[in-house]
Amino acid sequence: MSIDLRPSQALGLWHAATLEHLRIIGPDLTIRQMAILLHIYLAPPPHTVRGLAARLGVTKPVITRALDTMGAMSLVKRVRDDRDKRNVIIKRTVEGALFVEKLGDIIIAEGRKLPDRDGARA
Amino acid sequence: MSIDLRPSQALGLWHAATLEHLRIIGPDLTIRQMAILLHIYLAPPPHTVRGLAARLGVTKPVITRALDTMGAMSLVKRVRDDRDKRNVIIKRTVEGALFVEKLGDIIIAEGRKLPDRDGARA
DNA sequence: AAAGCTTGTTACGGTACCGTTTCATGGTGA
DNA sequence: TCACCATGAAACGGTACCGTAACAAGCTTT
Repeated sequence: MSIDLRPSQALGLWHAATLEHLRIIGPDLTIRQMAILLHIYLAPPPHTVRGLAARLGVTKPVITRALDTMGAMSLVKRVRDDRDKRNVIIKRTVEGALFVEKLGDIIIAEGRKLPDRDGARA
Repeated sequence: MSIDLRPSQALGLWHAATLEHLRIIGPDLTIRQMAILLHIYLAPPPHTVRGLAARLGVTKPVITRALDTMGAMSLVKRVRDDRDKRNVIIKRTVEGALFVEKLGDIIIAEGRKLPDRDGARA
């Protein structure tokens, strides 16, 4: 199930997908925000501020601010945990799911487009 | 030569590689800077400010600032074009080549590690 | 050589991120 | 009940990005 990439393929894929990401989505998300968003949508819930901070190796305010920003974009939403009201559960949204799906489409499309030539020579 | 990814693979790879990128490299590069850096190292030279701006669909000051930042990190360097002294040719550096190579290693490693289970349910 | 175009840089005001610290709120254990 | 701990948010000063506009320096054209 794992995929085996050659260096030129790996970097070519990253390069192309990053360009497409910028073209379609814009520069509005930082790498950290991307990581947080992907984690919320790909790792099994529930997600909390503390849990995300620990998993990503950042401080809690980083998560709080990222949730502020991405919440304003409707990519995620916050819900208080009723069982422990100190907790905030981060929920997925329809917009966020579409966003992540679009990102996946970009990667898949760029993977298919990978050229035959070896474009990576550093 | 192209690679065919399923959605869960594409997003899983992106997710894992983004996390590793943050863990190893840190949050010091924006998505735009990543795109610029990869373009410099993967697309055939010569690279100019204007050319990069056109290719990436951004304004020239964005490129100038990115070159300032990445130059301070020794990831790229600027050289005046002797034939047309208005031009600046962006050159690769040893540090930058190592950086890009490390990024490739991360992607390859995460591709190999992709799990059997379908981790993507949005 | 003087006007005009091209190239890359700098300046400006605004916005958003960063890490650290402080805080309000809610649960927990003696 | 009353310290005490845990959680997430807000405040603070600093830094770096953003887009637009203005700019200096170098070709080019007549």
